[in-house]
Amino acid sequence: MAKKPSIAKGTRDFTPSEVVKRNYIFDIIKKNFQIFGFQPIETPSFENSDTLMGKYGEEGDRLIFKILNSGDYLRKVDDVLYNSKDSSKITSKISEKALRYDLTVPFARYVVMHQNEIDFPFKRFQIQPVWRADRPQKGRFREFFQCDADVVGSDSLLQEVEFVQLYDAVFSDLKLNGVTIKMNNRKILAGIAEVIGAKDNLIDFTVALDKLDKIGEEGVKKEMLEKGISEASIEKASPLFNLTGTNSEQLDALQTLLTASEQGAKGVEELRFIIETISALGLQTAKLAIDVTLARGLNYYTGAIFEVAAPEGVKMGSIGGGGRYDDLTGIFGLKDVSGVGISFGLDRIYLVLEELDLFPEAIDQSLKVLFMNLGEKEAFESLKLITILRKNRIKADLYPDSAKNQKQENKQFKFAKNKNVPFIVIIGEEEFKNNTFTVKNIEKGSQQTYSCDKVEEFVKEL
RNA sequence: GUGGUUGUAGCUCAGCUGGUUAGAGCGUCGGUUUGUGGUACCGAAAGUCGCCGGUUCGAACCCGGUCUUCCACCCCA
Repeated sequence: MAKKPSIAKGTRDFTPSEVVKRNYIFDIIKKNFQIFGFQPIETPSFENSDTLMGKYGEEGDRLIFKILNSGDYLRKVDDVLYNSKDSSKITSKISEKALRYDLTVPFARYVVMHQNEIDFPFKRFQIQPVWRADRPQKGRFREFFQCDADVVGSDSLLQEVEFVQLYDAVFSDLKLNGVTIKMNNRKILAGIAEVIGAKDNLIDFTVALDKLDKIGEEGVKKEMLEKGISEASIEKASPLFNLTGTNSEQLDALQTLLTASEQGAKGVEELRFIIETISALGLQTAKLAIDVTLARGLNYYTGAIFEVAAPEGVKMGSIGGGGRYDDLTGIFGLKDVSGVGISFGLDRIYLVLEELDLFPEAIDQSLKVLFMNLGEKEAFESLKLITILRKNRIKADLYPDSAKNQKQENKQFKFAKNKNVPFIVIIGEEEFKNNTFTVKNIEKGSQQTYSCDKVEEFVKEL
């Protein structure tokens, strides 16, 4: 035998049952994207490296899968560079393409390249795999799907409102009740940093703050100190650590804290508008909550920040996220196009639905009716009925091999059972003679015989 | 990228401080019951003990490397 095959770290095969369940999620997300007026686009799996590199920070660059140049790529590397062992410099010589890391940056590239054919504001959705050279963990893979919806070309905060509604609509359709849509605003974070005198440490400040629920107040303070934020600054920021109460109470507290910062005040105002509008419109099942500690790593966000947390009690990282980015297309030379978007983490949503047992019961039922095959002439009769059932859009099939004995007959029953087929149709000698067929309802264990002329009576039962 | 963890029949796992032919349950296959499965009985097949190397008279068990799994960092969907 050949060596046992294996698949690459962080990748998966999907079984028929898994694919069906994944498609169930995809379909609900896609349907809602369309209902909200988003249009689909697709972009290539790999991009030119310089489209991606430097867009996700230092950490991001490390996690981008690079594609080796074709041909004798080492010839372009001179001896000095080769001997320098400088990986990043050599990489840029031997690799000019990279696998897409997310869908947002390729979308920004798309917008810039197609700016003359796009009617703004442009609402697009995109459901495609992305790749990250991350170390896998539960719910973290090296290949996974993102389901993104973005709007570019509109500064209106109504877009943010709409995304909250979109999240609510999708998770409600998925019967995943109790998710929390957490919101924050980059301007608030910047305002806080400004007010406490840590303007130059904005990133460090937010990254540390983001860990509050994980490492606690003391841990956050310690990390901020290590990053060079002064004790006085941290002291000034301490009201943040205990920000509680309703959304509007938190907004009021923030407003007070940020009176001295024009930018911060703007952020509070924006967030207030979104919260109040949603509050007036109402949500189906999701909760909307302010979380000032929400920062998210992507440093291109400039306004609203979204993150969706799974219902309480489910141990899972965020199942969606997004935000507003004013300058994204600026990187590619198109100024003044504001964008805002959200993403659904399909693979994680799958794990959550599986854990909470929320997939529809009969979702992986590949067949509704299986016809036993008890002989050639009986099988031919079966095929006639199967044709009718299939025309009625009923998943029906015939067991292909005729049972020659009891054992083989049992095998057919077992086959049906393993496939979760709810109805078995038996046409044996008796039925063949009488021009009838017998239906066995597996769940109930009951049986009923129909005349072959009255298939519609059986169809009605399904 | 850092630290730890895991890897034994198709699946879930046993295998004590290294010692003769590596075990169980489930599943699979075969047999008994001669138009009905999921329950019962009998039997069988199936593993280079992740991979490579080392220590040893002898290694699934010890050591090193490597891959994989999961976890904590980092970061993130």
